Amino acid sequence: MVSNGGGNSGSKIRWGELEEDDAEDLDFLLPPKQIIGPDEHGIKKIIEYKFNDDGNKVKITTTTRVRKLANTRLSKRAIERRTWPKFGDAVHEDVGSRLTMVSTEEILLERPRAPGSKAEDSKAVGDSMAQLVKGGAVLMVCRTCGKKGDHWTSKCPFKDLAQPAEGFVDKPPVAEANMPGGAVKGAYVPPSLRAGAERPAGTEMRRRNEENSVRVTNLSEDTREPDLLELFRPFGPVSRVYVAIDQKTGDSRGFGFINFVNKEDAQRAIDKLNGYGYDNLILRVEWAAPRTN
DNA sequence: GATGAGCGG
Repeated sequence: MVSNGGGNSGSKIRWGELEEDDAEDLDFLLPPKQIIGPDEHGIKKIIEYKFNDDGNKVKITTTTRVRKLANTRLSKRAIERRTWPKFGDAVHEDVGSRLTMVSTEEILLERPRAPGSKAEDSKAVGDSMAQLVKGGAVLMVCRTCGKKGDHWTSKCPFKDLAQPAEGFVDKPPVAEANMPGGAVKGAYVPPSLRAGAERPAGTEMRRRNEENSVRVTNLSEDTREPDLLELFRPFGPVSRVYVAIDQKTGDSRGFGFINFVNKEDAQRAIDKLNGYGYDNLILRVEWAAPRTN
């Protein structure tokens, strides 16, 4: 069975457009439509050519008087302007057919950063911009240690040691003693942050766990993240897999990283998979050095 | 032989 799925492709004929198209096909044989006026008396002439039913060319002249709008008094200058010949793109336009014209002028837009320019430089600029004072307040304030203008929360030297500083969104608002049930008026507290919620010791509520990072090298070109996950998952919960990709070509750079939730699992994976034959290559699996920023 | 992108209040 053949179906064209309702699309416009294929040989499906749209009859509604056919007639129009046929008429247009012959138009180029005819002299262009001429519009004269309106003159100061409001007389407008339209001279156009058409093919009649017998296929003969006929000239049609239409003379109309343009009605003046009530309450409209045209100045002498305005009346005079209407007698001017059309110019520019408007010569092809009927009188009053369009109040605005589409400009075909090329306008070049300036981009703050042209593609291919040095990303390093602009990043450095961006970071220093973040430290700039806006309305008297320093923008970059670390939410972990509270230091201003030095580093972002994610780059805090204490991010793995300290609990977030007071007064930031990581902690629920302090309950007021006089509120029933210790609730803060109007403040929603997610279940995970409510009093008495399970918070296993040693578990940090970080956005991302960069701990227990394992590097795997000597991957074949076509190893992707799902493949790595499949390979490493049996050792325990994996929080992240990453395969380095060449930004230009999109090809794998032949190495990747796996983050384990538990250090022991990572160690077992290293022990088992280092030297393991995978896709006819010998994998190298070891602890990853901390990322250099 | 090789050590990741991106995200900002």
